[in-house]
Amino acid sequence: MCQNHNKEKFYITTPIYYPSGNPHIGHCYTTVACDTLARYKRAKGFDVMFLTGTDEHGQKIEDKAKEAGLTPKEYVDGIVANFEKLWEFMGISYDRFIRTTDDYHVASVQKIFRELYDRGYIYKGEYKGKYCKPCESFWTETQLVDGKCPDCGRDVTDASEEAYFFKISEFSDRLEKLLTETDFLQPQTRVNEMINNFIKPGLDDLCVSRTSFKWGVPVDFDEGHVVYVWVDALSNYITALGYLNDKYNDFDRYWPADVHVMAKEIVRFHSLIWPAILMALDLPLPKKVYGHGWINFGGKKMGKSTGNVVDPFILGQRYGVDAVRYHILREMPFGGDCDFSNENMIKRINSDLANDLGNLVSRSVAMVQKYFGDTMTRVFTPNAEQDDEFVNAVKALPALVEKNLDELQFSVALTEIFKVVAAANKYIDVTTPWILAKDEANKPRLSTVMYNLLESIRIISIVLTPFMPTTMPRVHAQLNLTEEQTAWSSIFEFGVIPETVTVTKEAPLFPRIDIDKEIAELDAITEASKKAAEQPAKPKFEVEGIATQIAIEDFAKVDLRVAKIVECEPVKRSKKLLKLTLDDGTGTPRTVASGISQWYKPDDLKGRSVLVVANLKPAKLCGVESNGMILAADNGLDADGNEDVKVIFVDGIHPGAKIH
RNA sequence: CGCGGGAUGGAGCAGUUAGGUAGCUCGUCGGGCUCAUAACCCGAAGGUCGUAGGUUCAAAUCCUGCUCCCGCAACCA
Repeated sequence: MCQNHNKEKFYITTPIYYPSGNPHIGHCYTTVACDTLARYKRAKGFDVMFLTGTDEHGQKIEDKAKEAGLTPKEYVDGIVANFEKLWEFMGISYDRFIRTTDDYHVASVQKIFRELYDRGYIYKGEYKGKYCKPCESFWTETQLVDGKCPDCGRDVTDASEEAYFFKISEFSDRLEKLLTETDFLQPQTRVNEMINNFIKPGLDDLCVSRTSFKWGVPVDFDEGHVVYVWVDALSNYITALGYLNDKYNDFDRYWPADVHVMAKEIVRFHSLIWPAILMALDLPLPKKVYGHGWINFGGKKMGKSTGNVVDPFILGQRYGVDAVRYHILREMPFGGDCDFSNENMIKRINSDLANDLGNLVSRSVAMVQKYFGDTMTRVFTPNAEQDDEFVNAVKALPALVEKNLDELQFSVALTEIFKVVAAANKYIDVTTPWILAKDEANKPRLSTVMYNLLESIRIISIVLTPFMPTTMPRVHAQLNLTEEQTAWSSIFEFGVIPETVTVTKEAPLFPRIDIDKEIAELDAITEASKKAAEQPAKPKFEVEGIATQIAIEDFAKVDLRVAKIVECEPVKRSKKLLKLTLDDGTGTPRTVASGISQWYKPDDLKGRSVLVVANLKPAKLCGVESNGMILAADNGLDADGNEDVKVIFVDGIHPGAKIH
């Protein structure tokens, strides 16, 4: 049995990341935040279980692997190695790393799926949709492109396939109570979104199996079905503890999780689906789900196409991992998004870490050395007017840090710590040690001032250790502190450093950065990687395979007509739709919605003649009834790697003319 | 009228729950200091708190309309 069992436990998780691409600064935020909390809890004496991992199944991985000419497993192995490398580089102290392709996880998921089925919460139903035979793929009505298979562009047929559904609807009331009557989901602002968007409209039973792809956990009692992401991925939080498997044996020890941390886009799955699954399994619910915001770039969401992906490796190598950790935790407010820029990061590193903190340590140690030699003995000589306010601020700090860390308010905790750093710098100014040093009679007072400074640095560096685990030990080394003197439990006492203390001066903790030079170099790097990324995305056009043959009667069913665009306007609240009013020769204006606003402005289209499928069943799109469809050609990718679409213009032909 | 968040000195943000002199960091300008990584400390300038109304003795804060931005959902016939 584990010796830690008399300690209080703390179980914290990141999401398991989807390795369809390499990790970026966004993954770093979640993981560094969890790591900081895990280190803090360990320092406080908790028996911590910190879990991270990767979610490796699904259609997208299958596709990406195919593109790369690899098996899915080979493909994810490569990416997952990069995640593990990054976490090692960033100093992430996870206790376990789970991969959904791990045998024990797969076996557990099969048992969980069966258990849910046996309990009657999963039932076999019909998944109605459109089927593309050549691709052997099912699509929902909404996934179709121009009514055709989004993969190959060929016709689809009405079909239904068997699928398993999870009765999430049964838990609607309990979920609503969980969200509205407890602080299960944080920050609170996310609750409204969940209630209004998902609970109120009514929860639909969830399709939890697929037959349309193979790369997943097979349903062991029904060949051809694989478990879809919900049950597979979310279960990781319990399978990693040994739930229904023999790999680990501490489910009873650590479950329920104390907090699941994640970015806001997956809050929905963790605050609705996951609790429902646990309710169905009759297991305790996690204590807290915390959805943090995003790191944006220039107000825009991070994305590869915008060329603003920041490489955490590069930043860490240039400025130090701890500086990067500090910056992202300091910038991200509780609940909100933050904006990342190289300039802000460097400014922050310079002002907070180099000027304020690093320089504080540097000048304090230097003064002790200069005025006392390496070893100083304090002769206690207080001066209430100068000391009290400062010492009290230092004494108040530990409680403030704990309170904010317990609430996952990383940036507030750091703000409080750096207020004390500023107070220490000010204390030096108020006490003017260099003047005291001029008169031997003031040595006792000088020793007291220096002692107070060293003691404040001791406490500051201990509370900063979870945030900056590599750098803070360097501070401790300069003060020659013992393990006991750097223990978390020691921060509640002011006066732990012995009366006689030896200091050892070292290189600056955080070297100042030449901001203009660095910005220029980072821009060059970004530019270069952007170019490299664009290389394969040159104008590209691939000829798709010709669809299966049809008879002439089939074609005759399609009534193609020439129509002139008389009016054209964007559709409100839609990103892609234009509303076109057409003269189709009948005398009655025809309204058509078309998803081409990315390529055409209304003025480009007015007065032009186009081809329209005149006998297409009407459909409502974003509140607009669309009667027909404009013909356009898919012109491959443009120079920026974006899809290019050209409408087929037939100017000069009478509206209403039939095409055959 | 789908849901939610946001608009505060040059930049980034807090303050809005419980109305009452608008605050922080960076930047700018002036001063001080010299222990320190040309760092640190003090002071100053700079804001019609998105807009139009309303409630109130009093509104950044409460109510209503509007504009713009972001995300979720929907959508690419």
